[in-house]
This record gives sequence, structure tokens and C-alpha cells, in this order.
Amino acid sequence: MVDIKNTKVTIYDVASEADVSLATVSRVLNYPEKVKPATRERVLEAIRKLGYRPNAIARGLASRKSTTVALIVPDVSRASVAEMINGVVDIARKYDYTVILKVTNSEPDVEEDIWQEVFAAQVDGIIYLNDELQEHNIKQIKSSDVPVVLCNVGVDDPTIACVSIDFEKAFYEATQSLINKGLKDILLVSTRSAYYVNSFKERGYINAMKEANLEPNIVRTSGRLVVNYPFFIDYLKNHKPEAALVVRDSIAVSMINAASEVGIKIPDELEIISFQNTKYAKMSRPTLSSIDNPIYDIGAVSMRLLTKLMNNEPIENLNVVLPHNIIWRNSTKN
Amino acid sequence: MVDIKNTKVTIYDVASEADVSLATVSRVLNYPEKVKPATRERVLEAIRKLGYRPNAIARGLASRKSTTVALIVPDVSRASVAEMINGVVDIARKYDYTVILKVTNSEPDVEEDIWQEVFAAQVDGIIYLNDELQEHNIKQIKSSDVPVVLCNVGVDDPTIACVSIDFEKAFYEATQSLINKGLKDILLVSTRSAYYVNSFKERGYINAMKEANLEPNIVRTSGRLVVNYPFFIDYLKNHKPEAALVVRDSIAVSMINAASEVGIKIPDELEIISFQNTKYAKMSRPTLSSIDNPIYDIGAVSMRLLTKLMNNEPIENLNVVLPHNIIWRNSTKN
DNA sequence: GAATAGTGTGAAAAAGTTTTCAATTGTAAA
DNA sequence: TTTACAATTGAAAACTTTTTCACACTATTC
Repeated sequence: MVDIKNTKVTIYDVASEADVSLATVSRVLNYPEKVKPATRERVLEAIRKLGYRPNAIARGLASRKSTTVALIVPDVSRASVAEMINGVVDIARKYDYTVILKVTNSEPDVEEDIWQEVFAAQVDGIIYLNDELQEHNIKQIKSSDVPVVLCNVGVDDPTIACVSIDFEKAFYEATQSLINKGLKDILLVSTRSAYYVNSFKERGYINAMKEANLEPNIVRTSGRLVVNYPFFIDYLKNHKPEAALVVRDSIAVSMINAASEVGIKIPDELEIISFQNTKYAKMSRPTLSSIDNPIYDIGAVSMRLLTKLMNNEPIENLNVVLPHNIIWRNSTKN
Repeated sequence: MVDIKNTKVTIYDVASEADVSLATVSRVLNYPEKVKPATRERVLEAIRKLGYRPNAIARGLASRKSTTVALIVPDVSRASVAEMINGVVDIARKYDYTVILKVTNSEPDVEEDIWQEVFAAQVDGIIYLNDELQEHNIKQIKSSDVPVVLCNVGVDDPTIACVSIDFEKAFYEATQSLINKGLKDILLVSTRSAYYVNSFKERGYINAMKEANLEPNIVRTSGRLVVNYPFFIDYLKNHKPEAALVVRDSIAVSMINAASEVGIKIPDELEIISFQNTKYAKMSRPTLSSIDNPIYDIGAVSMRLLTKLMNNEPIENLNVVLPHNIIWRNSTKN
């Protein structure tokens, strides 16, 4: 039976048990083909017998790689972030990387510290998620001497690894689909705070509207329920758009609830298309048509890309764009 | 200016820059009071000048502690898990611990591997979240030679550190509050799969019902929307309970939606109290009365407790029970 | 039978810290 | 002055691996 208890058995113990040098033990662990099968078996047996598990820290020090990646996110409680983390973690496990979780809470000082910490921790790579990306963040990424993959954000720079959908195209298409129904008074509901990705969404919307000779109309509210719900109540009392695109499911649900409160029928009097396709979209009444952002896949692909970068594998294109599609539900007509 | 680039400057470089031995540099980092202020300043200045950051791995090897804790969870995308993680991470940061995230996906083999991995990683402590706790998991916890805090589950064992609310009491009280309104036909909606904590919730409900000489009535469904929604539609066509307690917000939302579909008025014909008080409770229509499980705090307190255990601080009681309360909204009458 | 080319293995160095122990210096009391 | 003791410092060991280098074999070729 293996010794379940985590007693400190080292490579020396294994070596003397198997009557070989510690170098040989190390080799059976790392380059098994380099040691004679008979010896290898003896060592493996000793490892089993003693329940030896190599000390990952000593290993990291000696090999100068930690097989650890840092996952830097603004906040884990957002549904989309959490799902992305699942994707990252699943692939990391597959490739035997340990993941360190760092949460910035969107505070710049904390973020600054975190970058220092992950370097001190000798991580081999970084997965970076930041809704509110700014110029200095880009600089930070570029100056890292360990590979970084930017997640769920597309940047127009071929030297930066990033994976996301094409936000602009997604909103362009969604807007078009409403225009094609003959709707004209189409609103875009965005956020007040400067989410980097929302600017892409806005651009797609504006382009589609302008192409159809329609006047773009953007309102901005908060992501917080306590502020956006009253906002919508007030807004919908005074405005009657035919349709709305909304940058986030949770905000769209507030809008639906407000419309119902004000007596506006959805989808008959107001059609809504939202973005992200979280569980909220299925749980709201009416259910919410939403652009599906494959966030689990984005996490998974980001991590896979990072493994390639860490192993210096050749990569055709650092800017990965994943496909999106719209899930039609009951907040839009047929 | 500090050298932002993460070039490899070691303790030796600092030592020679400040013209002291590396032991002294190490001391100013770890026991600053032990070195003469003048020397300390010189060393600090050298550290600043060179942009030195101690290598966390070497540090871990030499000190035999990693200042790293493992956070083992079944799945991060559940709203309650994600919020708990926020609590853990915030406190971990405060006490300068790095957190390694491990996701079991509720697969026993994966979980087995993960325990081995975290021991190999030399973590100083473990935060463990498991909805489906079983006997062998308890064994695993007890045999760990590194402290473990069990999170969001109460166990009846004074040797195991755990933090949660009193589920049984919470459901007992919630049931009583419905009984006190004169309601008699009170349903408990639980899950089919054997979530360990749900057995406590059921016990609280059953006790309150029996004390009032009412017949307990438990139905079990799935956590998955695609199965529980049709289930409720069917159930509510054939049964008209006066009230229901539901073990999870998302399930309660399904029930509300099904009730509306079937034409049952909430709260007039059916009162619902749910559990967890996630964002769902505020977003559903009608809004959902829910037992508030302070899950962020549970994460935070767990991590704080773990720091005490890791430092061998004396602890009065390993079983921490946090207070809960019911948030009344519109799925119940006044 | 000698030269050649692998294989397989061990000794020792290296990774970058912390920690122990001993040596030195400084300071206050005798 | 000593003496005694605390404060400060440095040398060296320790932590547990990986990796380099050299050596001893074995097998192959001429």
C-alpha cells in the first residue's frame, strides 16, 4: 500500500531504496526513456513503495520553470468570468499546469501589485482578463518577459496574443437583423463606465445604423440593478423605441422587467437582443434573445494558446477570433 | 527609476550593491527589526535601485513554507461558488497568501488527483468546498497534515474546521414563518442528487412541520433548467400547494416561471421562499423571498480561520456558524 | 584486437532563498 | 579599565530538485 500520509519522502530516500543515484530517479521522472528498463522498474517500484511525490517547489527552483500560470481577472462573481475560468482551468489541468488565481477588483493599485507578485512567483505564463483595458495595461503586457494571453478582448496589435469573438461584427449583424425586420427606432443600451469592449459593440451598431441611413441612439446606464432598473422605468415612460440592443444580459433583464412594469409588451412593442447568453437569458420572462459569447471556449482556447507560447511552438496568428451566433428566444418576434 | 523589466536580479546582486552579506538582505526582508537602521536603509535603497523581487520559489524551498493555499471547488460557474471565491481571495491577499485554484468538476478521480497535486505543491493550507461530501472525503480531510477548512458545510465533528450557516435552523425557521401565517400545505423542493447540505435543509423543514402536526411533503427535481421547468409545469397542474420552500434560487425561479405559465398567482395562490439570495432572487418577477446565505463572508471567514490554523494560533471552536436571515420580497405575502 | 559510438549511470554543481551558528562590535554595569 | 551581555553581521549549511559532465560499459565496425 502506498503511504497516504504526506510525510516528507525525498528523492534521496527513493534513490537509496532503489539503490541508484538521485540523478537516475530524477531521470525516470523526467526522461524515462533514458534509463534502462530494469533500473526504471526498480525506481518506479521504490517510488510506489514510499509514496514519493516530487516536491514541486524544489523542482521549480532547479528547472527554472514553475509549470504555473497566473489567471488575472477583475472579479470572479460575474457569470461570464466564472465560466471563462472553468475553461482555463480545464485546459490547464490537461497540460499539467497549476493555476494561480489573482483578482484585481478593478483597482489599479491592486493590479499593479499583482503583476509584480506573479513575476515573483515565477509563473510561466499569464492569462489576463480585463474589461477596462487601457494603454498602460497594453504596455504591461508587452513588457512582460513571460507570455501573456489577453482573454475576451480583441486588440489590433499582431504582437499581442488575444482570443475573443469579433464584437463589432456581432453587434453589426444583430443590428442589421433588426433593421431587416423593418425596425427603425433602434436603441443601443451601453454602460457608463468605459468598458473597453463596449466601444467595439457600439461601433458595430453605429456602422449598421449609418449604412441603413438610420440615426444611432445610445443610452448609457450602470451595470448595477439598483440604478439601472429605475433608469429604465424612467426612460421607457418617456421613450418608446421599437427595438433595443443591450450590451449585457443582466442589464437586459432589468429592461424587460421595467418594460413590464411600465406596460410595454415585449416583443410586440419592443424587441430586445442582448449579449453574452448567460443563464439569465433563459430564466427571464420573456426569455431573452442573446448573442452567444462562447466564454468557456474563450477561456479554454486562451489557455491552449498560452501553452503553445510557453513551449515556443510556432503560431500562425496571435489574434484568435472565435465564431459567435445569435440565440433567438422570445424577446424578439419570430 | 526601478527596473520594470523582470530581469533576474538576485539577493546576491542586492547584497553586493549594498555591500552586505546576503544574510543581511534576507533579514531586512523578513525580520527588519533585527538589522541596524542605517544598514537597513542601505539595503532597501539597493533593492529599490535594482528593482529586486525575491524569488518566491526559492523562498518556499528554503523556508519550507510556500505561503500558498489551495482552493478546491466543484465548479466555479455556480453563482454561490464564485462569490465565495471572492471572499477567499480577498482575505488571502490581505494575509499575503497566494491561492491555487483547483476544480474537481465533481469527478471523484479528478478530486483524488487534486489532493495529491496540492500536497506536491507544498501548499500551507487548503480551503475545501464540496456539496456532495461523503465519508471518504472526511477521511481525506482528517489525514491531511496541512490544515483544511471545510467551507459552506457544517459537520458534526469538533476536530474538523468548517464554516457555514446553520442550514437546519434556517429551514426550520423559514418553515415556521410560513406555518405562522396559517399555511398548512407546505412543500419542500429539494434535489434528486445527494447534496450533503440539502439533508440538513430537509431536516429543518421536517422538524418544523412535525412540530406543527403537519405532513411533510418533499419533491425532488434537478438543478438543470431543462428538466426542472417541465417538471414544475407538470407538478403544478396536478398539485396546488399553498407554499413552497426551495433549496436553491435558480430552481425557485423555474418554479415561479412555471407557476406563471400554469396560471398560478404568486404570492396570492402560492408563496415561495428560496435559499441563497443570489442575484437571481432580485431579477425574477415577482422578486424572490430568500434565505440569505452570506457566501462571501463564508469564504472570507474560512480563509481567515485557515490563516490562524497555519500559524498555530489557538482557536476556541473549529466549527464556525455564521448568522443568516431571510430577505423578504414579493414571492411571499407581506 | 583496437578504435568508435552509443548507453547508462553517478558525482557534483546549480537554482535563490532562509536559517543556524559563530564571530564581531557596541554598550552599560562593575 | 574590565566584564557581561545584547545587538549586529557574515559564513556556511540547508532546502529538494534538475542538469551538466565525465566515466564506465556494451556493442559495432574495421
